[in-house]
Amino acid sequence: MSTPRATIIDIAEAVGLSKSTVANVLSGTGRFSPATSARVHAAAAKLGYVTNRAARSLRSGRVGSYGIHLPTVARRLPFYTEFALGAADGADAAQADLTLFTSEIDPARSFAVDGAMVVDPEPDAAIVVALARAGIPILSVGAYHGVGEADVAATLDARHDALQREALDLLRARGRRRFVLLSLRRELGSAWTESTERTFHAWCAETGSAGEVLDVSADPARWASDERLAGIVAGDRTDAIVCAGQGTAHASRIILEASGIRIGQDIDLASFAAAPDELLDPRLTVIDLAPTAYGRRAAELLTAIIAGDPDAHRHHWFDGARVRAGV
Amino acid sequence: MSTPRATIIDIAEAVGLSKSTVANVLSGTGRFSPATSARVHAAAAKLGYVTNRAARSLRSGRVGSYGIHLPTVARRLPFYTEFALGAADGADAAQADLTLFTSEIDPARSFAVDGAMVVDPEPDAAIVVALARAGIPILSVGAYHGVGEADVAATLDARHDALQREALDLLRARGRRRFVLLSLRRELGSAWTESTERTFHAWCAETGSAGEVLDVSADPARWASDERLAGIVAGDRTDAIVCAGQGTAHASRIILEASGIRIGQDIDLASFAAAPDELLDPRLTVIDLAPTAYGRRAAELLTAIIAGDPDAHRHHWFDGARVRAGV
DNA sequence: GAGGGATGCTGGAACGTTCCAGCATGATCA
DNA sequence: TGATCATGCTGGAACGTTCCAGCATCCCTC
Repeated sequence: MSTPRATIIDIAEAVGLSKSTVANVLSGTGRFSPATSARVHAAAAKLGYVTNRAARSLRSGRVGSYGIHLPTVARRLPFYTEFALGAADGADAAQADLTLFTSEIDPARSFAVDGAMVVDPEPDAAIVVALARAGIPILSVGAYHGVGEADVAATLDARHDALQREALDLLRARGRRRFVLLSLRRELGSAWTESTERTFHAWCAETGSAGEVLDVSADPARWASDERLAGIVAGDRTDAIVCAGQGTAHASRIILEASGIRIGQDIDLASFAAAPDELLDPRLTVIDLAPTAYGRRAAELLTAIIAGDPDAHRHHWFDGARVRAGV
Repeated sequence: MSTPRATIIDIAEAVGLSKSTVANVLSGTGRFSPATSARVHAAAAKLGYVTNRAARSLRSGRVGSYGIHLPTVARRLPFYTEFALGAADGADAAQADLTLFTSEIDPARSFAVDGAMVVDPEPDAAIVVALARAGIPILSVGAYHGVGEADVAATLDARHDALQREALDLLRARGRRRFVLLSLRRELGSAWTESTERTFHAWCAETGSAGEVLDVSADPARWASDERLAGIVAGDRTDAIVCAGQGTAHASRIILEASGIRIGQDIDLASFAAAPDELLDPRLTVIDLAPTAYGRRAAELLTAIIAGDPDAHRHHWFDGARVRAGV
């Protein structure tokens, strides 16, 4: 059915050279004359030669592919999409593909990657255990805690604590005193979720603000029927709603406006991980996590880790995130 | 730096068997006793054995990974994200990973996949040429025209013509007669874009409706400053705006409402590739392309193609899409 | 108790590449 | 002129798996 692919041996026979020389030419290593190079490339083009990546990997130990794992429940949030596309660009710059790991992980699973990024991993994530077992270098985006923690080569994180405090300070400067944090704790049980709640409580205590946490869903379909928010607003328990989960601010805006509440006047709305839509609304106070640049940075860092750069094996900060005040 | 991984031979030595028997046990093929199986698995677990995918691929010819290519400009549309995640699930069901191909394609590039899906490919797409050259089975989602067309193993498509006519009929039944189609022709130069415009013109001619096409951008940031739409509305040239590009209806809604125009009353709004947000708005007439199921179906079809199923090598319809009337 | 089949296991070849030691040949230098 | 070195190329081993033909051994059957 499928025609057998041409190999370097076929090329070698065609031009009357040894496979070693052909290999040298095609990989650009070793020694060969310009004339030989031209003949080999011509023959390769004529025969439709394409490198067999499996053979290359087997011998060289390099695969040419990076893995990425996104949080199961929240994979659909624009943040992760943007992050993944940025990571794909970053991998591309290192001549590597990007492989998406599915949520189901067999612990004894094998991988065809040189390294992997795990984004906002839940504690004791199966993927981390499986990767560690397979000896794959791991970059954790956001802190990882649990089994295999020692096998994580490096961590990349945005300065969430500082960014969030900056955003909260802006709201306070606008006169807000009663804060409600909408968290995705149940659905996105990552270190980020925890630290966000911790920062929120600490900041509220320090500034003497009222702080309440509400656990909500990332799924907008559930939002439409979520009446707790309306209850809080109706009960006049808050003058600033802070949304941890991406897209939550957008959904909140719809609910609030439907109740005749004016954003930026009756109430302030903030997003700690702004979606594109949310960035476009100037009334919102937002943290733009710059997910595309973030993903690209992660891939670049992973490249350094794989290359064995000793400096790469530690904690890194991503400094591309920005806070913008609502008007 | 990295500890050498245990191989099948290490296990064989540990349990005093030949590598063939160990291989049989681990792959579940061939003949071996239950007792042997237990011993081998125990040793494998103890040594932390993980299959070397490169060696497996080299010998067996199977890679265990599917490739996916998304349209360069429109990658960020939720449709493609959902499609890719559905494809990842479908690949997972076939024990395969999903590899994201970047937009930049070197024509002589090699691939580490068993097959690939190209979604809404532009004519003469470099990726198709490269895949065909590498002998990779190709599934085109949406028609492909151009170089390498004959190398496309199969095509999967939704019944866009029927769906779009159904949606347009619904608008006509609501009394709409002057239609404007917002197209992404310049940015998404796929067969879908073309056929959508063709269907639109044909339907308008058949029903005696007025039909105008406007070429817009997929980027919501540009929408905010796009004044052509406002011009059309202000000029009273239309009573129904039909959006080809996903997300365009959402952006249109914002612009229209800002002008005080009531959706569903003053004007009807339709989306031919509804985004999640758009599905939630009951006033819109939408085609739900069910992208997740679509992507899953594509991966399943690719699995059949790779398995050599002769029935898979032809044109297929995806029947999961639905039209919903606005209220 | 001979024939035949199932069972459990084995050894080696093969997949296509990279890597390495090494071999002519010709140029360069003292 | 002999020693040294760079150049261009070569042959074989190695990577870890899968696949295949085949070899004892045991059990069943007539």
